[in-house]
Amino acid sequence: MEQDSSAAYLRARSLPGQRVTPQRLLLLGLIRRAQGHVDADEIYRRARERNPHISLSTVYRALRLFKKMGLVEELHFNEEHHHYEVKPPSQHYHMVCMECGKVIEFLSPLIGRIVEEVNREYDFTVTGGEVSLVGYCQECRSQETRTEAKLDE
Amino acid sequence: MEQDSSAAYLRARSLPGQRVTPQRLLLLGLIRRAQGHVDADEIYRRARERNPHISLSTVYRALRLFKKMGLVEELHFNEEHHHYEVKPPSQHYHMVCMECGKVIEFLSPLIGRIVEEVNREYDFTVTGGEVSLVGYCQECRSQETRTEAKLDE
DNA sequence: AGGCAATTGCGAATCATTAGCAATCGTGAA
DNA sequence: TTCACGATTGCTAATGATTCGCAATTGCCT
Ligand SMILES: [Mn+2]
Ligand SMILES: [Mn+2]
Ligand SMILES: [Zn+2]
Ligand SMILES: [Zn+2]
Repeated sequence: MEQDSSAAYLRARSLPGQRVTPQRLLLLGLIRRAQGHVDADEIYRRARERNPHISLSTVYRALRLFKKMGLVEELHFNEEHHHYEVKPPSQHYHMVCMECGKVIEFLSPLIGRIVEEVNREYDFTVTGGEVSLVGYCQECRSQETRTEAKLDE
Repeated sequence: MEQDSSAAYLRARSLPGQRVTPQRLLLLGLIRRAQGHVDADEIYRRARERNPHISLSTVYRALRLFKKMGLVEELHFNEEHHHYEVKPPSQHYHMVCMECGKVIEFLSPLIGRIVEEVNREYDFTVTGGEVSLVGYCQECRSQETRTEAKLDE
């Protein structure tokens, strides 16, 4: 089942001394099956359905660990908090509407080319990366025309 | 001088109703001449040298405005707070070391290709974008080998 | 010059994330 | 299988960054 494959997966990439705990397995499983962008609170909410005693701290600690281990990608949209998704992120970009916050996702091989380029030119081990474009979606662009972009609203 | 060109620049892009204030001119001038990544606090610190009464709120409000106006780019490194730089960001990427936080910057035409691609395929007005790769720099990678990545330290 | 909405400065919220610490638990050795 | 010890967890209490609310100012248009 899910749990087992995550256990093997996690144990295989753990450094000596690191433990495979039920909390980590639960969290990794959730993120893997989430298919998309989830933030810490959403993960916490879902995790509590399975383990009502799990703590939000544990969620953050696991996310930090998974990020360092290269298992998840941290996404920075036009918001104060962050989102996460499992890797490999199938070479896609994100476009974020600065008005409504909508996130459009699309595939492209160019991101792979960028990583190649870096590996060739720099002494830097790339474990992940993010391409995110900001702008305005079609709906918001039309509204913009009459509303004339109030800074706050 | 600086102030004048910023004034013209700012006024030219302001929407009706928006005002060109001395605070905004000061802040935009600072960011323009900063050449690189500055965060809100750094901008605030520098701004106070010129105008000791300027408020941190004003800094944040100006940054939000400049971002919406497309004058500055907001950068999301591996940190809790954000950094800013003027646009156009001359088509460069950032590589952030997850261990020491160092940011390496490099040029490449691929980012332009991505924007072209999006303009061709989607109904989305791109006003900016960010490509940032995460990983480990050469120094941190060597240390990693003995220290074996403690999560916290 | 006069009027008014936009903007500023404060100070007090919020929100996301992290720290501190005692109680547990996973793991590798015996 | 049992033990021992360090890694991890769950609280709760900090931090840190950013935003809000509001009265006092001040651009900007007539
Ligand atoms: Mn961010
Ligand atoms: Mn830069
Ligand atoms: Zn939108
Ligand atoms: Zn480094």
